[in-house]
Amino acid sequence: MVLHLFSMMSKRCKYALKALIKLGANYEKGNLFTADIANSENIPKKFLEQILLDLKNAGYLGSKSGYGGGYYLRKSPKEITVADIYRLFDGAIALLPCVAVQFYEKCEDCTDEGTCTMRREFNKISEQTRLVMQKTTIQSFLKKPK
Amino acid sequence: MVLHLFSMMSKRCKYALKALIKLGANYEKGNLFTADIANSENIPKKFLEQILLDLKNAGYLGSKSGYGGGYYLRKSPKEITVADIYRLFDGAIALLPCVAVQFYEKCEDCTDEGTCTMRREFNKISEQTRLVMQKTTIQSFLKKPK
DNA sequence: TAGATACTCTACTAATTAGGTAGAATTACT
DNA sequence: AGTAATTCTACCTAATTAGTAGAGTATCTA
Repeated sequence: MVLHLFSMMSKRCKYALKALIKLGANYEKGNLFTADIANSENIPKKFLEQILLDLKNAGYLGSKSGYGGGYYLRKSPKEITVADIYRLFDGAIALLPCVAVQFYEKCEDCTDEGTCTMRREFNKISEQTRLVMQKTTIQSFLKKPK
Repeated sequence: MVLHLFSMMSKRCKYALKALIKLGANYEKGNLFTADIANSENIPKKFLEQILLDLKNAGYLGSKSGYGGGYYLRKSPKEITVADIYRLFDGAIALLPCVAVQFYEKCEDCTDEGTCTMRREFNKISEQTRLVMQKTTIQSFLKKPK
């Protein structure tokens, strides 16, 4: 380690969430242009285009082409969790492949999963992260602070 | 996302923890050879050498060169947390740079941290992960299941 | 129906990181 | 002296990230 910030959310995922929050604030009030989201959120427009397309293909967004077009949220902000979006862009919510729920893979160096204490403890750790990410929704970001 | 496992612990970090657990089981009972740890944990020996050296330089291990040498744990297994080792090899325990405790960095696209709801919510998420990683120690891995 | 606007799709690229390998130097015991 | 083990530096390859570029398609307005 020299001095960097590994293992964080990718920018794709972060930008996706920011766009969803913006679109969530406009839920059931019409479309937003990619360009407007890009400007207000400081996201490179061509990069955002790809991300919005991914979100559309995954069913979160609808779109209209041409003049007066744009994107809109198809699901309620309450139904979209951070866990869903994270899994879509960044993959497993887990620190070891063998404790992932949606993207399970055996560890290459593991000889017995049943007795592996790495697996036991990291399952606990990843479980906590999953719980919080599952209960945090786009709606959570829209709430005013108390 | 095609189908990969991002954002997990690096192998460096995983191997470091496995080595610490092995050395922890031998705490205050003498040295272990790099070669023996590499064999029993299925870790490439030359790669493990670097990792053990990092752990030594960080103060977790002591070593003896030459015939009958090897590595031993300098701290109690109870005092070494997963959070410490993760930070040493993989950096920040946080999903956004702006919510990191030990490796804080401003997000480039952020205009006002005070009102940023991404920061507010991801701080909650990362806080949970940190808490669990801080209370999980090398000793936790050594305990038998109940 | 021409033109403007905005999404759609595919391909490419540069920088960084992960996960190692290689080999020489040093230390210490027998 | 020889052997066993750590120490240290340099290097390598493949994959991934964070974009950019540009052509194509759909849709509205004048």
